[in-house]
Amino acid sequence: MQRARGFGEVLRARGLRRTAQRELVLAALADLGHATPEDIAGRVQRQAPDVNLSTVYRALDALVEVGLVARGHLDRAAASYHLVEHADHLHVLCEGCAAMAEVSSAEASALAARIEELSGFAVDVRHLLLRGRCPACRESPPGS
Amino acid sequence: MQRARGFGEVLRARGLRRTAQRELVLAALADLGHATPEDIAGRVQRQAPDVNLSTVYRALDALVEVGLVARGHLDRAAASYHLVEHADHLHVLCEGCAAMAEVSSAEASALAARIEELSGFAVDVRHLLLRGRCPACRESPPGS
DNA sequence: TTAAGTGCAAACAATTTGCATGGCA
DNA sequence: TGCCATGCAAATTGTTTGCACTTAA
Repeated sequence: MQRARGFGEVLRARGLRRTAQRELVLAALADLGHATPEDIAGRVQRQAPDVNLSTVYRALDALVEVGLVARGHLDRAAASYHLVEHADHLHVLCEGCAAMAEVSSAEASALAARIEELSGFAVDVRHLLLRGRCPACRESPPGS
Repeated sequence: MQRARGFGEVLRARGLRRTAQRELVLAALADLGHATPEDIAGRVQRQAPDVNLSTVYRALDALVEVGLVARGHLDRAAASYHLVEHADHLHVLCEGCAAMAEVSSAEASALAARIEELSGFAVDVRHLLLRGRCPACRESPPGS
């Protein structure tokens, strides 16, 4: 359970370094849950105004590469990131109002098993983002 | 089963028009299965070189709006479109080599029902894009 | 006839990259 | 000390928009 220590090790194991910026990005993600690069940069810059947006992008790439962070895809123009340790549930995004629900990823394990049986593909359901409509928006269809 | 006729009607019902460009976009999608706007534009331009990329974007928006086409999200920088009538299966994209497998969307109906039960969200599993690793790529992990 | 659709070019927004400097190991 | 990481600015890439012209209904 020593996140901070494991963090440095995991990076070093791949020839990457532990830096203040990368820690700030992790802290921002822990704080925000899931967020876009810009959200993360904003949060980080409250503590370190000089951290550049491109550094956030590069930090996110590094953290995804070592497996500490996962990338989602909210819509065509906005990537979404979250901590892997925070990813024991899948997200359902409402296409009407952008509300987000969370469901245990265990619910999807049967589907994952079936897909593997049928296609041989290993699906990682821990980082799954589904789209749907929340109870309130179900009454007002998309093209109304 | 008269796709062409239904096409015009569906558009007209929303005050939209049937045009040669929109038909070409539909034909391109029927041909390509799933494709990015640029892929589609390339295909369309083989028959009608003057069709502009922005027209393809606008045609796709219109077709999504009337429910003939669905939008997916391959990665941060590329939307993916496909015909709804071609969408009775969900796609699994290999993160290693970009291979694509298809599985009947019926497999996901149990998950959708469970999510609705738990959260009240209606999930549309007909247009689901999952990520995983194909049999070949499972042997070579992401950050190797 | 007339509102919707198109082509073109310019505007935007998200992300990436080159390069010189700074800092972990 | 060497190599990775950062800041900055410029370059790319994907997508949208304003406008005058064309066309389906």
